[in-house]
Amino acid sequence: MKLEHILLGVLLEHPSTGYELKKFLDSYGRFLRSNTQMSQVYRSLGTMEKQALVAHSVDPRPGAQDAKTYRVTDEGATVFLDWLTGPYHPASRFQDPELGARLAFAGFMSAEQLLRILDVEIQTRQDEIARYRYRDRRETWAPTIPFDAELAESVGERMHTKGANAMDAHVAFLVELRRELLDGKLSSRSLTAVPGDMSADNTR
Amino acid sequence: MKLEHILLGVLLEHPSTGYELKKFLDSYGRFLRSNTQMSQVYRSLGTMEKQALVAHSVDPRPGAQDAKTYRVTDEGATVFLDWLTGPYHPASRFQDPELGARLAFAGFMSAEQLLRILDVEIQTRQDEIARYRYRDRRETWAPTIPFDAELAESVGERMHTKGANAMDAHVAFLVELRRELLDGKLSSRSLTAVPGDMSADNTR
DNA sequence: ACGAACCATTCCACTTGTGGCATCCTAATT
DNA sequence: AATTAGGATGCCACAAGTGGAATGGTTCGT
Repeated sequence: MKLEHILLGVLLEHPSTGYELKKFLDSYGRFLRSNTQMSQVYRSLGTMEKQALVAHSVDPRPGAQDAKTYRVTDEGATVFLDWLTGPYHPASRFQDPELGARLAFAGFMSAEQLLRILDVEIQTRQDEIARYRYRDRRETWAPTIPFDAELAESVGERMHTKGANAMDAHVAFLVELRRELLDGKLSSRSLTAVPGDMSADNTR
Repeated sequence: MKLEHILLGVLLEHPSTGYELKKFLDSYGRFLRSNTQMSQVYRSLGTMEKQALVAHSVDPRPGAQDAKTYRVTDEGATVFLDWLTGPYHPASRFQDPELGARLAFAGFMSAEQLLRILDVEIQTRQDEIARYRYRDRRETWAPTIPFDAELAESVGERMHTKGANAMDAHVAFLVELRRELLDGKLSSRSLTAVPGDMSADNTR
């Protein structure tokens, strides 16, 4: 998840100043990216301008410092769309923003492109469930410093259950979203061809 | 979440080679950190050794390349515990590994220390719910490139619901864990003093 | 006998992110 | 009158992560 892509996506929706982008990232965008620094936003904007992905116009604020309003160039739009609709590689942590960021910009995709992403994600996570759900979670070892084995086990046990539930909810959500997409419930621009089905069953 | 801390925690449980650490991060540790590179592990190990947080002994593999088994020094253990039990600052994304990593090493904490972390996290997320749950999620704007507003809205709506549910599940899990900790259900080493209660109610 | 997968380490150029600081102005609060 | 909060941009040194590739051995399946 590059900051660059988020910035491009937001700017495509609505030209903004660096300050506004930062505010967005701290409020609505807080689920797309953690703890973003001002300096990072401005530097990203600067390097993107050098690469001609964005351009700014000066927006004079009488009395106060001028604001620079950035908008995306054609080249920037191309770069953004290449990222958004290009090959999707799921992160190893399913909670990572890789998927969420793409879904946040679903409006720039076609139903087919969205479907491709969903399929990759669902397949990946179902494989993970099959591989890791019933693993051995801990061997015994000799801890070097004071260690409350009982506490570790209780917390570990609950964490595992929570993680498993979250993963199941994640997959169920995606399968449901996929279903609705295929049924044309998400948009009137429906799919041209309807591909095969994918099971929602991850229990065994 | 620094790789350093995860590595120290794992090594405190069980001295390992760089290769083994990488394997751990790719399997059991996959929920603590995404897509970790080999080079990153070895470099981390290298700099930690320079800072005397870890030390290695050579473990000859007849015929093949020697393996270096790393273990944590006293200083390394101090650094690890300072991080683990020091002030906890929640990330803006609740799905980020900051909390999970600490809980994964719960065995190195006292019940009081674990309680402090839980309290900070619960408070933070309840505040977030109060602040962001019923926000306006989208203004209308003029998109620069083709945009399926209908698809964006459907997906956005479902994402929001999913996010809200996940956040609620997260808080509920923590409140339950806290409850059990106070009731002494997690470890026989119980708390010395029992502090006030914290409500599990985030609906309004 | 071959390739694939696994064990094990290391280097390198590059890109990103962190955290803090400096500067200037306005508007509201105390 | 002074402080604080917010709007706005930018610079800097440094820390951390990315994404390979190179090297050289072993074991296992076909």
